[in-house]
Amino acid sequence: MRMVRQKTQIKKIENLAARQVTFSKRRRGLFKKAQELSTLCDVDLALIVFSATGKLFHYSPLSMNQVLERHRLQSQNSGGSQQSSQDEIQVALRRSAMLSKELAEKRRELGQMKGEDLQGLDLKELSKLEAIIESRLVAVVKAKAEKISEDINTLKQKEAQMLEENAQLKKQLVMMEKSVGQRIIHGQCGHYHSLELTISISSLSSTDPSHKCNSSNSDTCLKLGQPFSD
Amino acid sequence: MRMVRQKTQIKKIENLAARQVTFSKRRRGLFKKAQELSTLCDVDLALIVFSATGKLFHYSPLSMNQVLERHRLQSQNSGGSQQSSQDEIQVALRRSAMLSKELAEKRRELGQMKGEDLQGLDLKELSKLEAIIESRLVAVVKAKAEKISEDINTLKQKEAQMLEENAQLKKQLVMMEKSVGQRIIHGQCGHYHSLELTISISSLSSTDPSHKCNSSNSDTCLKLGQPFSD
DNA sequence: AACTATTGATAACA
DNA sequence: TTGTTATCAATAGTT
Repeated sequence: MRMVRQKTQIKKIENLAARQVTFSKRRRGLFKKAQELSTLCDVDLALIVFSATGKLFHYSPLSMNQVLERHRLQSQNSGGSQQSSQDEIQVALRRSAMLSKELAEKRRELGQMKGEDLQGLDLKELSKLEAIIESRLVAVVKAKAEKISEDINTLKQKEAQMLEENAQLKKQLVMMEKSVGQRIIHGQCGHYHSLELTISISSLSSTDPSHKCNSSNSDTCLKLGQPFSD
Repeated sequence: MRMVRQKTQIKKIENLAARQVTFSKRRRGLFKKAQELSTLCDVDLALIVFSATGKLFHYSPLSMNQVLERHRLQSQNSGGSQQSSQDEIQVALRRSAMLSKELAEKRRELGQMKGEDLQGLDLKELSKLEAIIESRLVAVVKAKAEKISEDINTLKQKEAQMLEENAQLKKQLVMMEKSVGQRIIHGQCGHYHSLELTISISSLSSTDPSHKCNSSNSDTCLKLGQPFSD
């Protein structure tokens, strides 16, 4: 029978071969998706992947959009085979320029926010600032409330899961007892069996591996620990 | 009736809104897949996406500099004819990447300050942010209260000044009327005089600095404006 | 933003 | 490795 495909756990795949296969497949998928995003949405992106063996894979369309084309006049001086590389350089430089510009703006904005000189502001400006901060506070409080609600839901789900699991385990335990009872009646219970049974049941009834059979159904344990027929 | 979903064509989406929606959705998907690949296969990778509006998104388990440095080294080993161009490109890309990184940080910082981008924060961080914003709000409210108090004091002072000035003017007016009354008794008062007098006095109570007669010794003006004696 | 029907990606298997 | 297929995951179109 075919093994059912499990919902993928996102953690390191320990098996080397499996990891390599997955790497190969997913890498292809990732690059494909990167290309699709770049094409569909007409954006520039760069994707660089190093394999565990040090091999390098990278993708970057650096597609020349119309705006950049217009600003590319400076690169006309070089020609031919170098054109493509020159394009890339221009794109990269252009990007740097845009990034620098935005970064400067952000820096300034942040500076204003942190260096708020409340002394110099008049009543109107203060009221405005108050409204902004208040709305931020509301947003944060709201997010916090959502987070709490989310956490609670997660816990409830876990609780439900555990209840179910609990019920399942109890059922198994009952079945086990029934089975053991039958063996006792038929005198088929020997040392080996009872020992293994003890271990199995104790591991089922608790998550604590160290405890020594202190559940309310301890009679089962006691019975099993003894040789019932000599 | 629901329209059947078409098999997606990988070409630029012309509709802006649709393109933005798709960009947002697929970008998320791409970053998720990048993270999964990185985790599952224990490899280093870097993903940088520039939106059409110049916004930047990036993901890398390593620092962007490390990734780009490795990329540069790898390229040098395999490169050859276009070495110089590749070098320039790498330099430009590295610069872009560094700028991108700082920009992303600033953006996040700003976003959090504005109360946006709260998705990634846990309960503890949210509480911390709440406290910070709350304290800022308190500071602003306090500054506002002080300003109000200050303004009120200023206004009270002005009021007192004006009351005083008012009293002075009334006194002068009474004197004036008395003087005029005497002239009327003597049959020396005509229409013109009383009209102009009204205007001069009303201009005294204005705050407009352009008017020519705002001293407390306004009698000088009144005297000059009118021929009291023929 | 949220919801499905559908396409697309891929884990297990051959 | 490559290919196949049963599943799971992503997302296009829609609400």
